[in-house]
Amino acid sequence: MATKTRRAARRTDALSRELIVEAATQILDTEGEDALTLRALTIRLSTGYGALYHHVANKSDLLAAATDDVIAQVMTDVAADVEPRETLRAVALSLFDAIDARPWIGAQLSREPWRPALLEIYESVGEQLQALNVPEHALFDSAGALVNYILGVAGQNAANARVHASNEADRTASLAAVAAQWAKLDPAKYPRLHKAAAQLGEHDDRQQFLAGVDLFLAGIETVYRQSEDD
Amino acid sequence: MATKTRRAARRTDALSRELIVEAATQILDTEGEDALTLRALTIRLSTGYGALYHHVANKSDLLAAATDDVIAQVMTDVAADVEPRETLRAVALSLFDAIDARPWIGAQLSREPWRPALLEIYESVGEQLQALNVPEHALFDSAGALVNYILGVAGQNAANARVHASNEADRTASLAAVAAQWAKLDPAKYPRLHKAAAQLGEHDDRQQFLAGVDLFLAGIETVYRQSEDD
DNA sequence: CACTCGATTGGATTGCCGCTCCAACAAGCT
DNA sequence: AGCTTGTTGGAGCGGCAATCCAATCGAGTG
Repeated sequence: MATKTRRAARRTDALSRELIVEAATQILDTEGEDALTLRALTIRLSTGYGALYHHVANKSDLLAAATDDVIAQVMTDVAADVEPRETLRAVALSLFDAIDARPWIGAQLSREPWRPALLEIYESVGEQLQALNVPEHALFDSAGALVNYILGVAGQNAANARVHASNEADRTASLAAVAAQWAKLDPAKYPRLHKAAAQLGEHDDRQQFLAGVDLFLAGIETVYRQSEDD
Repeated sequence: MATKTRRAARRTDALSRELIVEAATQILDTEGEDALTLRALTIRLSTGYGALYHHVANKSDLLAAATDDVIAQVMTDVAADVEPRETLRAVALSLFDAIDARPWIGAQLSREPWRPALLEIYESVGEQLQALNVPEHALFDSAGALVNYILGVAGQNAANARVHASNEADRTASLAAVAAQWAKLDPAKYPRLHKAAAQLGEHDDRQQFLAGVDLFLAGIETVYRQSEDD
């Protein structure tokens, strides 16, 4: 009735940037990053391109906003420990897990650093490092290095997870294939990889990531040890 | 003459996978990664899509092949030092510089790890770590962590370089903008970032990267110090 | 020298995507 | 009621990777 269906019914509830970002996040989480097309968004929100582009500059802007949201959530959720080393490990692990669960964040963070989302991360890491007696002048470099390590490795891991298919069986099979490949390498040219093939299957990415964090922290404590030892 | 121009002249010299990969690398280097389209390739090689797809599975395959070539070249070029620590620094820096010069490698490596190109890297890093007395059982984890750090940070840096435009002036301006943003942050909520704003302008990514490598190595030496000290 | 047949090539075409552009509409203001 | 300003829906554009097929070449055969 009424408008003769010259147009589809105009939406009654207001569209908003938050609503769009939320819908985008849902599509990303449930159907994967390839499924997030503007077309898919118009369908899910039953609206048109114009409406979307009125609230969002472009697809990249949309992804950035979604990433900021998720990261901010993660950072408010991490529990601080009295021990700075433990807090750092907790922050690192939370980020790792978040990126593992949503690989698209990893890709986004490496494409656009210096996003608001990263502020929390830098600040938090800097705070804990300071508590570990890292001197003022070295804070910038060591925090930068550590954050880069966290985001870099988590991103790599997420990329891996995307290559090996999503389910656990495929992942194991895929790892086994790589292991077989490594085992076939010429032991004369690649002695270490040849041996490492055995460990590849049973290795835990999360554990390896954490081991890296620990190495980093050990290095920081060694290099920046103050005269006072606690 | 002859064939009435029913078709453009068929090429006389043979097309090959190597030729295609080489042409792709040239386009990537001279015109940037956005310029590499299959259409651009057909023009440069004066051929058609069919010929390309006969030699190459898809665009991703092409990029992977190009990356393998470049990385292999880099790894054969690094000069080994008698001191393992120095060799590791050299390897890390070479990779950093290579990825800085060709940002597309960084994106590619984080999208597809476990490529043949990475074999050389893992093997070389593993070898030097072993020379640093890292025990056998810890070799896998520490090498993995270090390689991940190198590729992760180099990739991040390349992504940065892509955001800040290509020339030096734009980069400085862009960094200054971020610094101004940080300086405006609430010193109560972000005390460290607020202070770090001053250092942002004059910081050297390459130096910071190397500092991270050193922290890592210091950590490795601390954690895996054998009873014998050299 | 024909004649064949698989390997290779060129390019029209398909299907999808991000994005632009504009007409239609709603709601507040005078 | 008109006018203005902010929002909405959707047709259409240009560009992309990838497919498909007809045209062509060349090595092998007798």
